[in-house]
Amino acid sequence: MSQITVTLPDNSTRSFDSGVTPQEIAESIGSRLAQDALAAQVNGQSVDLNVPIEADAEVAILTGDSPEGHEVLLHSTAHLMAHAVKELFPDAKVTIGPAIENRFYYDFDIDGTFSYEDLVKIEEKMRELAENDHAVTRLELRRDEAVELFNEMNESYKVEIIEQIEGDDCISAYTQGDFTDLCRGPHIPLTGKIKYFKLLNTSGAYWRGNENNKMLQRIYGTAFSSKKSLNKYLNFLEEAKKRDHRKLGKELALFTFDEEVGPGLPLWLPNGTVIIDELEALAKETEDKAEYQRVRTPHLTKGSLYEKSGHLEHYQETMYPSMDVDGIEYYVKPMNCPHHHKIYAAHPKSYRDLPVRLSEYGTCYRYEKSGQLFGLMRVRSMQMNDAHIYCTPQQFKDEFLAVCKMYLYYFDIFGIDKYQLRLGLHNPEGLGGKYIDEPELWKQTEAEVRQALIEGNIDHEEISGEAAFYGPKIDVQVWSAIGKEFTLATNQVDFAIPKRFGLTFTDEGGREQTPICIHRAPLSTHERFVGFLIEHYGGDFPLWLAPIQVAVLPVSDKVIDYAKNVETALKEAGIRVQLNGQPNKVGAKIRQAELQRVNVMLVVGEKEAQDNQVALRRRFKGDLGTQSLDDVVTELKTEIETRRNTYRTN
RNA sequence: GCCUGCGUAGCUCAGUCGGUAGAGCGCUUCCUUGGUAAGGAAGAGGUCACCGGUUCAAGUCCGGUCGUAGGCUCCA
Repeated sequence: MSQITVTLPDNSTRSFDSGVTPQEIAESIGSRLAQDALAAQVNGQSVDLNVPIEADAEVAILTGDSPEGHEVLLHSTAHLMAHAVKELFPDAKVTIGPAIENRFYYDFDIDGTFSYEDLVKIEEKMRELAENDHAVTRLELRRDEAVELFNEMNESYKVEIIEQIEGDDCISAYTQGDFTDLCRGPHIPLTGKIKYFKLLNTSGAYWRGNENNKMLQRIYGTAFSSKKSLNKYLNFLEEAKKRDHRKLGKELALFTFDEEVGPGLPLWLPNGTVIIDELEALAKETEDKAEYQRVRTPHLTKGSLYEKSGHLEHYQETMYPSMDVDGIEYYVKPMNCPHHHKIYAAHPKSYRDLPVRLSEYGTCYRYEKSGQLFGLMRVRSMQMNDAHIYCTPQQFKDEFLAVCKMYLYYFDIFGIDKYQLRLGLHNPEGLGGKYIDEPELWKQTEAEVRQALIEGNIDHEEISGEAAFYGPKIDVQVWSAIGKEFTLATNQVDFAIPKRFGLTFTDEGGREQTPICIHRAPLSTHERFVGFLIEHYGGDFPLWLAPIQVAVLPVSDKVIDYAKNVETALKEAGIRVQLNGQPNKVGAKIRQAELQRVNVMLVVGEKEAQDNQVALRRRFKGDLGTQSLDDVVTELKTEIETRRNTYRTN
C-alpha cells in the first residue's frame, strides 16, 4: 500500500497509508480530538470523517469550535430534528433545513401547526435519537435512483429539489436509523455527537420564500459542542432582549405607539424628540460645512408628479392610496426626490452653479405591509435625513466620495464599527422592467461608482440585482441588538430621472446638459436611526444625546434653594437638567436617576451649598468626589460640545 | 398580506374548575429631613383591547375585528 503525506493546519506533516480517513488521522493525533471531531476539511473541501484520502492532502479536523465545524453540527442537528419530527408526525413532509448563523431551521409541510408542547416532545425525541447513537451514513445515487427513492418515501419536495439540481454530479443522501434525507453533506458520523441543543421557536415560512407557494411550518433551533457555549448563546439572546429598542423606548419614555393613531405611526415623546433634535443639529452643522442648502417641501402631491418620476410604476404598492382632491388624485409623498427635482428646475442653472446640494428632513409616508412593521425600525411615517446632489459628470466622482466619507464621519461620531457597505448593481435581465432600459449608462455609472470606492479606499461588497430602478446604490447594513439586519444609510446614483424631469444646466460651451443626481440619506430616517442608536448604546446615550443630561439631587429640603441655583446654572449653560425635589433620601434619588440612565448626578447638601460645590457621581463610575460647580459645568459643556463618545468605561 | 402565539391598572405581571378583579413598582397625600442604587403610612387608579355569541353567570369558552410578538417576502 502506498504512503501519502498529510499536512495539518499547523503545517506539520504526517505519513499515512493511502486510503486513511480523517477519523483515523484524528485518532492518531489524540483521543480527545477523535472524540470531538465532527467533520473534516480536505484541501479546503468539507467532507465526512470516513471519506478515504487517496493522495497527499491538506487536512483539518473540524470540531464544534471552528465556524465550519459548528455549521456541520447545526446542520446535523437539523437532520436530527427532522428525524424526530418524522417519527412523531409520519405524515409530515420534509423540505429544507439549513444551518444559519448560530442556528438552524427545518421547514415541514404538515397538516396544522407545531405547538409549544410539540416542540417539547420533538426535543425529547431528539435526545432519545441522539442517545441511541445512530450511525449517519452517506448514500450516493444517480438522479433517477434518487427520484425513485424519495418518490417511494412520498417526499415530493425532495423530488422537486432533485429535479432542479444542476449538473451530472451524483446525488447524495444521508441515513440515520429509519430516516433518510437528501443532503449534500457533510455530516457528523454519529448522532451521539449531538449533545447540547435547544429548539427555539416556530413560524410559518413559504416554500422557497414565495408567497404564492404553500406555507410550511418552520422550527428554529440551536446547537453547540459544549454546554458552556450553548448557555452563552442562550444568555446572549436574553441580554439582547434587554437592549431591544421597543423595550428601552418604553422604559426611557422615548416614543410610543397608539392603537387609535395607527400601526407604524410612532409618537415621539419629549425625551425621544430631544434625541432627534440633536441628530438634526449634527446633520445641519455637517451639511452646512459641506455646502448643502436646506429646503422644505409639502407632504401632499398630485399623482401626475409620481407618474413622471416613475414612483407610481415602480413603487405604488408601498405608497398610501390616493385621495381625491377637487377631482384630482393626490398622494402623500413616499420620497422627497421629485420635489427636490422641482426645486432644482425652478431656476435655470449654469455649470457654475453646480454642484447643487439640496437637503431636507422630509417627512414621508410608506404603506408597509402590516406584517413588516417592526418597532421604530420599520414604520409607515418617517422623517428622512435626505438630500439630493446635482452635479456634472466630471464632478460626480468627488461628490460621490464626499457622500461616502460623510457616512464614515458620522459612524465615527456614533462609534458604529460593525457595518457592511453594499454596492447594489443592476442585472441585465431587469432592464426595461425592474430597471430603466439604458444598458450603456448602467455600465458606465457602475464603473464610475466602483472606481470612486476604490480610490476612496472604501471596503464594500457588490451585489447584483440590488440597484434602485434609476441607478446603482450603496446601502450600509447594520444589525439590531436582536440580530435583525437593517439598511441604515443609503446612497443612490440617478442618471435617469433628471432627464425625465427635463433638468438641465448650461455648460462652458453654452450647450444644455443633464446633471447626474445623487440621492443620499446617511442617517437613514430619524425613526430607524434612533431605534438603532437605542440598541447600539443599550439606552446609555453619550451625554450630547441624552434626554436628561444631569440630575441634581439635594440631600434634603434644607438645600433645595441651593439645588435650584445649581439647576439654573446648568440650564444657563445649555445643559438639560432635572432637579429631583422629592422628599426622599438621597439613595432613593440616586436609584431613580440610575434607572433612568442619567449619566451625571450632582449630589448637593449643606457642605456643597457653603462654597458653591457639587458632589459628582457618574453612572458606571460612582462617586467622584466634590468639585466646584463652575468646573463641573465647564467640563460637561466640553463633553457635550465635542460629542464625546467615551464616557462608558465598563 | 400570510402562518402561529399574545392582549388584565401608567409599567411588570398573578388570576385554579366559568361565579362580577389582585400584587409589586409608579402616581397623590401625610409623616420622616436624610450623604451615593429602594425610609414609613394611607389613598386614588380597571369598559379585563374592541364587537358579537354560548351560558342563570364570561377576564376565563366560541367567532370576528383591531393591536402586538416571532417568522416568510420586501425595504430607509
